[in-house]
Amino acid sequence: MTKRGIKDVAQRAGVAVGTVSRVLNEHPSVNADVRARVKAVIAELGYRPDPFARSMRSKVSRLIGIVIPDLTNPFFAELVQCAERAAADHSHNVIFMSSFDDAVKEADRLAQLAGRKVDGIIIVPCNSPHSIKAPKGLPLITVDRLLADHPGVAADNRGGARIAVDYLAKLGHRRIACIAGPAGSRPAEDRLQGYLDVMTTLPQGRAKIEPLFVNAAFDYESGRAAGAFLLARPRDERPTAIFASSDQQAIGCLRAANDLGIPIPAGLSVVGFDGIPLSNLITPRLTTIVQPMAQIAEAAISSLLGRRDMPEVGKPDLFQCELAIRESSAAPLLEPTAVAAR
Amino acid sequence: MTKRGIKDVAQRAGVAVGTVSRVLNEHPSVNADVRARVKAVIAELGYRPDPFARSMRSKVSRLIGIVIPDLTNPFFAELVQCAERAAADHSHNVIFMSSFDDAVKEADRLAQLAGRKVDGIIIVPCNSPHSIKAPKGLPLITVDRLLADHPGVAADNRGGARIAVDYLAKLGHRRIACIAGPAGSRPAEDRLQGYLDVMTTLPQGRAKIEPLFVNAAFDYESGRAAGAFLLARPRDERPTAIFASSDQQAIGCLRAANDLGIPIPAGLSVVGFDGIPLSNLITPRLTTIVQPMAQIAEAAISSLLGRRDMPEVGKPDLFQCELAIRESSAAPLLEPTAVAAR
DNA sequence: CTATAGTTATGAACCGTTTCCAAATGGACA
DNA sequence: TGTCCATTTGGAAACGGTTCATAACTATAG
Repeated sequence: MTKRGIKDVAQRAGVAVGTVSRVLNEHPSVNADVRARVKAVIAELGYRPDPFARSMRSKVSRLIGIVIPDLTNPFFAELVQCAERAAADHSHNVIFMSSFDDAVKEADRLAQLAGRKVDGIIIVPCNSPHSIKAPKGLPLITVDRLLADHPGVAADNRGGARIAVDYLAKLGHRRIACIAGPAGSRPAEDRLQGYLDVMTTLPQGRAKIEPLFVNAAFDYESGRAAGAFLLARPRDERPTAIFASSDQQAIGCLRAANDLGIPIPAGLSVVGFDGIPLSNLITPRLTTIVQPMAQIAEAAISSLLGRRDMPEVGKPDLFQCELAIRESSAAPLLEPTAVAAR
Repeated sequence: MTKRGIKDVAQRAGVAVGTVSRVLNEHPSVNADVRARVKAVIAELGYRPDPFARSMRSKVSRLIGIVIPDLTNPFFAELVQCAERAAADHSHNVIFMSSFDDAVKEADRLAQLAGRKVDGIIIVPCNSPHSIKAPKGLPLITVDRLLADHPGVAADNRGGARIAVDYLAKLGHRRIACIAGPAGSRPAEDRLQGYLDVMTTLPQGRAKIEPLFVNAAFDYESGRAAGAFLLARPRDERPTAIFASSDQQAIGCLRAANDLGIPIPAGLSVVGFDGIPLSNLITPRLTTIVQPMAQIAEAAISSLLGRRDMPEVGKPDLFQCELAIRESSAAPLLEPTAVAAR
């Protein structure tokens, strides 16, 4: 089996290389039967155009770069997986890179991707306040952690949080606390804002309604600590429901409740955020706000490829979240006072 | 800033393009001072060779493909992250692909990577029994889930399991059960074998020592169910220690113990396998066998790149695991009989 | 001093496509 | 019949590097 090039195809089909090239690229100006003949030969020879030769001339690499802070964060892992699938749908491949949440490494990765001449870059910027310099002429879009000076696409964090807290309120909860994310994180702040939105508009009943939140990192252990803190108060002041800003926090919070002997969901409702796979595997299965990751990834990819308008800078595309009601939430028990009155 | 090519560098340095090329590729036959001068010009101009032009002629892409079944499995996520880092150390980039544990998709991904002319492929094959056809001439190495007909690199699963069970035995445990992985999975079987190795060589004391294991998928919920099963027996027959074949199983098992009111580690020791990040974040922090993921990834990459001998087919390179003693394990309480005799 | 070998540098050919311009063909129309 | 477009095809130039045969120069040996 000798190596086959476009020339072999052309010769065997009795046409010029240019014609074969046009067939390859679905160029309209080629006769139907010629096109068919060439395609037949291509199939027969099992010919595959060399992507390097192709990219060199055409300046299109069919490659998308994706840079994320840390793949061991299940949320980002899911994002990468969705992005790869979306890219594949547009017959692109994905070059993956990790920034380890380090602005210097991040800049380096970006430069590498530019050197690779990728067709676009998806980036979840690292947390340190910094500006990323997009290699100019190269479409770049931020995901999840939005930056003010770059186009972005993300979940509607504020709206999602509202849905969660609204749901808890409708269930009858009034003492709803919030484990907020780390200060300075854009998604964290949006989610907290959503929580506050609902809490401040809840009709004041007999019991005073006041927001109660505590900042914590997004991880499991921070969630546990925050949960322990919130639950360490007298029975009649203790929250009956907790909205956590990440599933990992929520899972940690579940553990904290468990340690205190508080039954879930009878004694405490917990709602998470993100919808990572783990949230549906634990016991009790976690009620959570699931981000439409597939949609987000698809939007990012098609924006980069120009098959969809790029979101305006400063006006990111937001995607609606959905509430997944599972086992960690329920209506609150009767108030202790009510019980006593019986 | 006009686009700069190798010609501009050559001209500015007063040498021929061929010379610049040789400097670029660290070819020995170029004088030290010429080399220095050229390098200076390269730096000055910020020149970056076009990877496509380069690859087209040289047939080297500096690209590594990696195909894994599912990125939402934290173990694979860590693998991918390590592989990317290792590849970067050899100035290669990584094209990531997910097979969704589907043999058909897997074959397609492999073909795509071959088309991309990557320099090598790392693959964690999907579980269904099938043979993967490596595009010939393209180095391919399996990781973790080894295949009989391809070179592979993995953790020493059997040895790692031995370390875990040995540790539990030395702690004084005798009724040590095992949550084995799914039947048919190579790593699962090796770990089970390691467990059996130790159990069958333990000196028989007063109490009869007999292996006890149950198969379960590697995930959290399966581990919980398996744990519940193993712990649902009379107090004096119940295992005092459980070795799980994955951290996810172990974490599920922790939950099962918790549901039964069994304190950890006082009433039950649990040891996991893998060393995923989550294992160190939960409460209690999980004692586990950690796989040297960075080493494994590095070995895979450098084998692919020919900087290290490719493992022989049928004789995979195995890497020593390490025991991370944390909070989920301790010596067993006195036997109930002993307590009664007091 | 010449022959021989060894080291560096040169520059043209080449890699496998895409792209562009020119040429061929065919039909409509005057 | 001759002109003028529109459509389709051919063929060569480009893309930006690497590689290789060759030349130029040095050093060593005879």
